[in-house]
Amino acid sequence: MSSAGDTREAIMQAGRLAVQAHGYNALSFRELAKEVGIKSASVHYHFPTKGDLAAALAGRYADEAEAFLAELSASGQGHDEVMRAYAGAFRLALANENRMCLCGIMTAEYDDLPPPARTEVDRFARVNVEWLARTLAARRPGETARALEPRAVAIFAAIEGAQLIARGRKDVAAFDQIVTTYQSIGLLD
Amino acid sequence: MSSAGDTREAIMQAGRLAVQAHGYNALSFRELAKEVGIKSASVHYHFPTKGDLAAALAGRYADEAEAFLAELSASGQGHDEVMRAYAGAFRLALANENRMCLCGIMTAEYDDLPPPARTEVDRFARVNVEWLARTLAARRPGETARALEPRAVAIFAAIEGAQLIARGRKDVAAFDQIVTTYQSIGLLD
DNA sequence: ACCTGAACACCGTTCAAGT
DNA sequence: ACCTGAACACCGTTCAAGT
Repeated sequence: MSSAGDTREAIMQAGRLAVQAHGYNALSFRELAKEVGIKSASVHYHFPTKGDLAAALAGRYADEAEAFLAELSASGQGHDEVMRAYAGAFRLALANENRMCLCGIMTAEYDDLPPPARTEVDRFARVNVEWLARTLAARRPGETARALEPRAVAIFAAIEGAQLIARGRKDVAAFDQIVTTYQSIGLLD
Repeated sequence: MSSAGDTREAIMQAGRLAVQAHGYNALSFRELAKEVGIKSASVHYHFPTKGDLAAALAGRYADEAEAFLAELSASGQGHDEVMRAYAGAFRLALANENRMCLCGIMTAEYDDLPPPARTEVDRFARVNVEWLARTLAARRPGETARALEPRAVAIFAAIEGAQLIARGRKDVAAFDQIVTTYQSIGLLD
């Protein structure tokens, strides 16, 4: 039994894993087609160009991040636990066969992305930074989220960098160690 | 007049700029050949495979980093100036048409690199971390460089992340702001 | 609505052939 | 020593044709 959108969904699942492992440039419609069990021309029926698929993948990734962060904020956990859970989301990609944040790897390939894909990658970054700024502001009575944005950007950059460097070491423990160091000097407070 | 190694050198110059802008996967021997004024088959004479060129580029990049850092240590500047100059080296890539650290972008493509290229990318990371650990140890009488390596790794990751995120924003000022935030919380001390 | 084969201009790589 | 054209199996993309 197959229902409407199943093939499109299978393409996105395979595409997401491929991009998180090898990046946008290395993504192959022919390999994707083989995995899904169709011909490469059929992939183009669902996603006219590689850029369209990339935009769809990044868009969904940003949506999922938004939902995850909203839930995390509503979880009632303390600040330290919340920040640990935030870092844990990036840890998950590394634990999944040394993959990266989909938008992190696409940021490295930024110049090769068509504008619609860039827009979604930018949105993922914005979702992260704005959530971090609000989370930081929640425990600082006098300060606004707006004023804390520079600090939020720094945290986001530091976490993405930790993932990148840990990936190069093929060692999730390196990510944990870096995040622990960030915590110990108060970057995540 | 052309001397021995001129063509090989021209390939490396063009290749370096291309990788820093678009990454290893997007590098094209045919485009490189056009820029240099030879045929793509001739590029293979100098670098048998794309992986060989990537390894040569990363190897030279690591060598240059090593030389730059040795000079910086010998410059007699204070710690804050030295760390500003360190960040300034990463800033330079961004200022050069929004490019990235050659090894940073290749770390994102780690899974697609042949082993010899990975070795050089790893060496670049090691050169940075060891220099940072020694630099941190120089102003901490009781502590060894070895013991400060976790902190050195965290600094390296944070700087690479700052470059990645600033690149996504196409804004060198974002890099400066992130580094300033790192400084203000004492990450670079 | 969804899939396909065939064609196009690209790509890295190989190799026999040139100078 | 250095370069080349031609070939190979790949790639994204298009399109007329199928069901």
